[in-house]
Amino acid sequence: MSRKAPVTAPAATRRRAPGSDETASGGTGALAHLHTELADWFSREARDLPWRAGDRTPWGVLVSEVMLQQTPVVRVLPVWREWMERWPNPADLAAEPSGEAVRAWGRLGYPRRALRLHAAAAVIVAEHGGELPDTEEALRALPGVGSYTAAAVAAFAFGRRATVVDTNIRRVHARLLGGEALPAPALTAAEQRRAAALLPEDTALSVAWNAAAMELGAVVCTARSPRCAACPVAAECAWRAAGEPPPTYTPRGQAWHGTDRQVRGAVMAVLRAAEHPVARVLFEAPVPGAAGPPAGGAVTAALGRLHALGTGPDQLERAVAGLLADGLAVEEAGRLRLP
DNA sequence: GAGGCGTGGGG
DNA sequence: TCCCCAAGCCT
Repeated sequence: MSRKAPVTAPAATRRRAPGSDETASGGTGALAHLHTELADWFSREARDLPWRAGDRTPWGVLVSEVMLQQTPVVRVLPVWREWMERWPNPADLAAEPSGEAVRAWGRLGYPRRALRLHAAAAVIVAEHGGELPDTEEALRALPGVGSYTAAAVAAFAFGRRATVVDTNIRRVHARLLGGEALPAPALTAAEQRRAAALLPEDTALSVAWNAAAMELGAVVCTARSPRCAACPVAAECAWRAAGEPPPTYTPRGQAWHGTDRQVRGAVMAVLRAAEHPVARVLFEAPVPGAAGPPAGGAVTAALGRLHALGTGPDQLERAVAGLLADGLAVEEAGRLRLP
């Protein structure tokens, strides 16, 4: 805790009333200024998202948070609406086979999230009477709910004071306070401490602060080309003050072409398209003299996309084994289907 | 702690 | 075109 004050606002804006401090407890310091600036900006500019609406439910917030893990808002929106219409409560989802969740997940990516959401619904029904628990600790115990999602649901669904740290907030803090272009590749303890120290003491303000920092990172303080002209706190930004230095490291892109992940995705696309189990041999390679397509055109097309990858039999075997192990697929009598 | 895990849009 | 990356989680 011997680091310099995290807020590096221009000296002219530092006005410390007698007896005030520079902690997150509020007051008239530079940090309190940031709190109000961002909260005001959020109240004016926040996107009108359904999981933020007045009629939102904790379940809807949880579903949105899980869907938004590594998936952009624009792609989540239609799927989230379908889920809420079909499964307005955890019990509604828990009553269906997990494969239905996977199918309804569509192409959001990382389908294990759908499986975990289904499992979370079952836990909510079995252990919490069908209602979302309202503490970070209990939320954190749900499948697929990590520290970020637990804090986000606690804050945005239940109005609790929680330290929310996602990639947007990390980037905003790194620039605004750290003077760096990007946060570290992985979340550090120092970042978590900084985020906790920045959180307003006032509960309502803390919720607004979390939401505002996330929103700022999502629509203004973006990773690629930040729109600093639209930033309400650009004047206090340490990164700008430092002359916008470039990142000190080059992010490593994820391999994709030729990976198991690519094959898994293509196999899952077949299973989602299929209303009936699909013979495993059909995944291996095109069947030249086959009597006909195994099912509708969508399945044939998905199989064609899988075959176009030119995957070797060993890798396909490995990919399918992985899907079976993850519970994303079930094999019976030589045929594959969703669970 | 590093790596695995989908998908599609935008620079 | 290619490459990054988008409200992470789990092992």
